[in-house]
Amino acid sequence: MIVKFNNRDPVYVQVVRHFKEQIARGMLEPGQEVSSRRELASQLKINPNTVQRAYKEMEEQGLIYTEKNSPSKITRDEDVLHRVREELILEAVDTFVTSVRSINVPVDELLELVKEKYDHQSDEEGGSAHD
Amino acid sequence: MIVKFNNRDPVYVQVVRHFKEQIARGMLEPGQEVSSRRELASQLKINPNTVQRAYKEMEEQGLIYTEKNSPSKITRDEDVLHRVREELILEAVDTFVTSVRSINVPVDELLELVKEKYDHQSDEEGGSAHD
DNA sequence: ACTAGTGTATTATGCGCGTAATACACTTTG
DNA sequence: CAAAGTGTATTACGCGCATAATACACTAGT
Repeated sequence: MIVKFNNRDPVYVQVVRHFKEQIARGMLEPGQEVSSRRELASQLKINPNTVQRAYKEMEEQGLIYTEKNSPSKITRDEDVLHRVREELILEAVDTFVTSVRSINVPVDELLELVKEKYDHQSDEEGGSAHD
Repeated sequence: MIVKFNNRDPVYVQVVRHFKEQIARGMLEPGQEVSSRRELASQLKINPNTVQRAYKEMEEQGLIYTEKNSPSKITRDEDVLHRVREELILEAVDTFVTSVRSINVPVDELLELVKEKYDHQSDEEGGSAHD
């Protein structure tokens, strides 16, 4: 797993975000085991407690579940999984629209820009990682 | 002047952002005086140094200029002013596309969502104030 | 049983950065 | 000249967050 960190947001938030994206893309299947706290911490070179915080957050949101002391797993509630995708999308749309609304941009021009950018930007990283 | 602050971003960044939006909307004319550091700080109930930091940032970006010790003014370089709008828009588009690209959303569905949200959301505040 | 692996919880520490508190230089005006 | 207004610079403070150090309960494998 590779997570590209920025400096603005807390690391544990970025970890949660990463998992949500993975879920949204269907890369994580229901019931699938996730890395242990210590292992993921080792991989990402961050503190185990930071991972724990991320996992705790995910558990509270029902994204993962933990039985006894076995490795945590992705929830089997497919509704939850599907909702993650919707939430990410709607959140992005909402942020975007709110952002451009304050500048009064014609919607047509906007859609054109989005479409062009969407097609043209294949794998460019960074861009406006706002940092 | 009214600025709605959120807790995530530094206040001085939000102040800069606010000025950029004003410029993008054509609310600020070339050569127009801006509030003094202390006055704006008083209005927004923030520290003068925070405003100073915002103004310093804006000056470095060529948005305002300061002669001697007279009040800072909006730049008379109209190219710069126009570019602000473009930058804000492109930045928003870029952030948005980058965000949804990592989830693999069909572009058609995306455009529809944006359009609908754009028309439907007249003056709703908050939404995804990401907080 | 012992070891090493899970998850979980608590408390303390350190640091970066945004903010705050001052001080300074200058100009204008009364 | 004094007072009040500019912009600017320097230093100090405080807080959020990541890190760190343990400790505990439990399980699986040897």
